Amino acid sequence: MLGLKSLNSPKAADVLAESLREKILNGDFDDGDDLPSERELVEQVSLSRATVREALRILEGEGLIATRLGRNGGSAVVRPSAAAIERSVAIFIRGQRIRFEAVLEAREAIEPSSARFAAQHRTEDDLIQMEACHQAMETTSRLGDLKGYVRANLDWHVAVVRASHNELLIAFISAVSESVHEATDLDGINPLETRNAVIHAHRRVIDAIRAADGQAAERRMARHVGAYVDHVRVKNTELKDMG
Amino acid sequence: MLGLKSLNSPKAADVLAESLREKILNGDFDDGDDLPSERELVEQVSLSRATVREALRILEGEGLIATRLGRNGGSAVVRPSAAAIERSVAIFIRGQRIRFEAVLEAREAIEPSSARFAAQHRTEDDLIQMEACHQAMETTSRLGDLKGYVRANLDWHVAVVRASHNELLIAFISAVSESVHEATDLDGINPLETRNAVIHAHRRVIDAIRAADGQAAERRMARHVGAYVDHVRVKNTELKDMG
DNA sequence: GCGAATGATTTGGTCAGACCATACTACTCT
DNA sequence: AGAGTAGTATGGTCTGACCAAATCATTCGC
Repeated sequence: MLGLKSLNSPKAADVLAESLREKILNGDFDDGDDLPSERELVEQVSLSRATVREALRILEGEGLIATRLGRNGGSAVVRPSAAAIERSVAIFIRGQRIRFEAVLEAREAIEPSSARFAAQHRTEDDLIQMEACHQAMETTSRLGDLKGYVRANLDWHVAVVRASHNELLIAFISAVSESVHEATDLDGINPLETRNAVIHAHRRVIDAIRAADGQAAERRMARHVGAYVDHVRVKNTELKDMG
Repeated sequence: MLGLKSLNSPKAADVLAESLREKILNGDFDDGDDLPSERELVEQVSLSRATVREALRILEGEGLIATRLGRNGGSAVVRPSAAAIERSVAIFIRGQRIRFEAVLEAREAIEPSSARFAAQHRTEDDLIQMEACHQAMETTSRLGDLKGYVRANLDWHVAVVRASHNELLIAFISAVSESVHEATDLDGINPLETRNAVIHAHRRVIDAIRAADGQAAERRMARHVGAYVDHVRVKNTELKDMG
């Protein structure tokens, strides 16, 4: 056995994808620019069209290009968005069968700091967005529209993190929120009493963010999400006890 | 114009990938099971091999299958790991040209809570891992091995989050740490004085985690990463002033 | 017998060339 | 000028072949 075995299969498609990826990330293409057409690439790199297509499909999967059909179609460079992160996180959660509690813990970890950053960086528009979500929660809660309430609740949390203007945190919370939403609207853990408490807690967080009081925002948000996790935990325990 | 335009191109490869993805995530295949060979799939789904291969390539990109070459090769189902998340985050950071400060902020948001969870859930082995990283930091720092020091520093942070036993947070911190590492070893922001302060702060965090004191672990970690962010911020300012 | 060389077989990787579907361009006819 | 129609560039799919790698099966030499 001599040290390393063949190390890997330098597959042509992967090599091409790697090469194009670097060019894109290095900014050799401007956002929106079109890559050469598949047939042009075939000539330029002396590979078959199938191979070129596989490379392009890889980049598409990574969210680096978008492909349009028809004349003047082709593969255009796009700025990678949070969507790719959301997708991989969703797959990770489903595939690893991550415990719902772990997902909530992740949210619990991210949101308090995000609220602090939001208090520091929020714009007027951010405040408007948060207030809109808050309003939607009050309305849906009063009407007993549970589905709408859960949606507005999620949106509010995302809006707060969005106000932090930290793209990474926004991506993380978006990714996590989707999974929280999917798992939440099945649980009946939102009685009126809880809903009112949640809305009240949100109110206090918004006020702190508006006042640019980072410490208060962080503290109030921490208490809020912590309480929610405890709430879910208790509910889960009750369910187990009954079963 | 009637409402929605053709809605989308239901591309055959995408449809197949979607179908296989659902089967995999639903657990229809056990971890490690082999999917049918490409030629078998061609027969089963009545599509060309090129199309089948594109679908498989999509799943491979999502980290859901791994493909081996040669006889008894084929596509085996694998549990999606954090690697896919790390990749998409890395692309996101590079592609969006995320500010280094934002990356540090994300770390600042995640780590204090993670330290608290670590204090609650750590095992003996977790403590051993953290101590090992700590030891490596002391050694490399004393020897002036800056590169090794930065690496050990990163590993320590990951080890702490790993002790939280929250797979999502582990994935996030791993993803972020890679980028921090790439950007860090270029900065000369690790003089001996700073290194000693960092090592001391780490010592206190470990002690709190060992004592299962979640509040102390969170507080100390928050102070530590907050100080680091400030440190980097000051350094950046100095650089700007000189430029 | 038994290990080593050697060929057979399965399977992914690549290639070549064709045709289809789509969306835009340009022209023609009224 | 406007509507309709033919042209055309481009991605999407198909067919069928061959190459390369990894394993299996056989044979050969001792």
